[in-house]
Amino acid sequence: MPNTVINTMEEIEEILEERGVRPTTMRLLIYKFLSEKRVALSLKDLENKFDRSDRTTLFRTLKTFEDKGIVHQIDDGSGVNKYAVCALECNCEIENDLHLHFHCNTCNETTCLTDHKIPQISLPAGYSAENVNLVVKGVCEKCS
Amino acid sequence: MPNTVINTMEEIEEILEERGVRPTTMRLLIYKFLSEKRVALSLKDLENKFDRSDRTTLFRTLKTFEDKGIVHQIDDGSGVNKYAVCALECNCEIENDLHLHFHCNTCNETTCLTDHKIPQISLPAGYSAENVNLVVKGVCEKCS
DNA sequence: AAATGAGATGCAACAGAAGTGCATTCTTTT
DNA sequence: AAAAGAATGCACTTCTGTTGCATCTCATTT
Ligand SMILES: [Mn+2]
Ligand SMILES: [Mn+2]
Ligand SMILES: [Zn+2]
Ligand SMILES: [Zn+2]
Repeated sequence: MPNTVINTMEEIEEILEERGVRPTTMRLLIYKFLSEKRVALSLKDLENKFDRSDRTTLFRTLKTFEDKGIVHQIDDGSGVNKYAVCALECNCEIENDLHLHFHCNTCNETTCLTDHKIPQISLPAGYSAENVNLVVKGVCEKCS
Repeated sequence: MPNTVINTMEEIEEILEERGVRPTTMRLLIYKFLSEKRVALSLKDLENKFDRSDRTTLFRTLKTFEDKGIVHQIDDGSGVNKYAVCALECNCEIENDLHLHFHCNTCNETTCLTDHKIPQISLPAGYSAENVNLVVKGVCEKCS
């Protein structure tokens, strides 16, 4: 049950414009690539895919996407940042949108478990939460 | 209410030996420093403290401590690994010992909330968990 | 006590990821 | 067409983590 969504280029163009991001060719391709993968991707993954484009462009595209709420960054503990497209309703808000991420120790892939919201966390007095990152490591469905 | 524990050098020596780590002078000092701080420390923090010792030694000491279950590594999303001493009973096992970590966006300090265990996480069929990392970001008691 | 050997430390160098300044190219607006 | 603004490409830098190898320290054996 991959949560892969195939968007037409026209749809992607709309998504980017809605978020105030100019839909250049590279950006459309990058978004398409990200959205077709069911796992989170690193800058290196983009470099491998788009070897004719410069690292910096790919890097800044990810940053732009992140700033505009088009993708979210995932720190899965591997030491490299990964990115995955946000769901349409996602605003990366702590109240409703935070899901957990699963990192497989076998295939090293990181998956968004968008249906698995992070449970309510209680904190000591005086602490206030702005963001929560929950990464479960283990063996994924495919590798078990 | 800092969970700071002051150990004598003799006590620290025992702790290291129990775990099969030879209690050299540097190791004793490093353990002491770690255990007196209520926040997780990075390699850089150790470098600043022990400027007469080599980076590599500090690095390898942390690795050794981690391997032997003397400290646990914390990935707080800041991009640098941090370390904190384990509680005595801690074996870093998923069943009983996993606590959440709090990263303050103001002072950039990361705290072990050892009393706040990570709640039970449900996973989709086919996924098995070996480890869980839960980091809450926000404003800490001190900064609020 | 001297020799031995394992482990710890220090130095140097490297690898990978992230980030920045600036020149160039492309796109949109006037 | 000209000008302005944004995106891209190239080079270079910084930061963190990591490893190889020589040297030193210390406990044990002879
Ligand atoms: Mn996700
Ligand atoms: Mn901790
Ligand atoms: Zn897997
Ligand atoms: Zn703080």
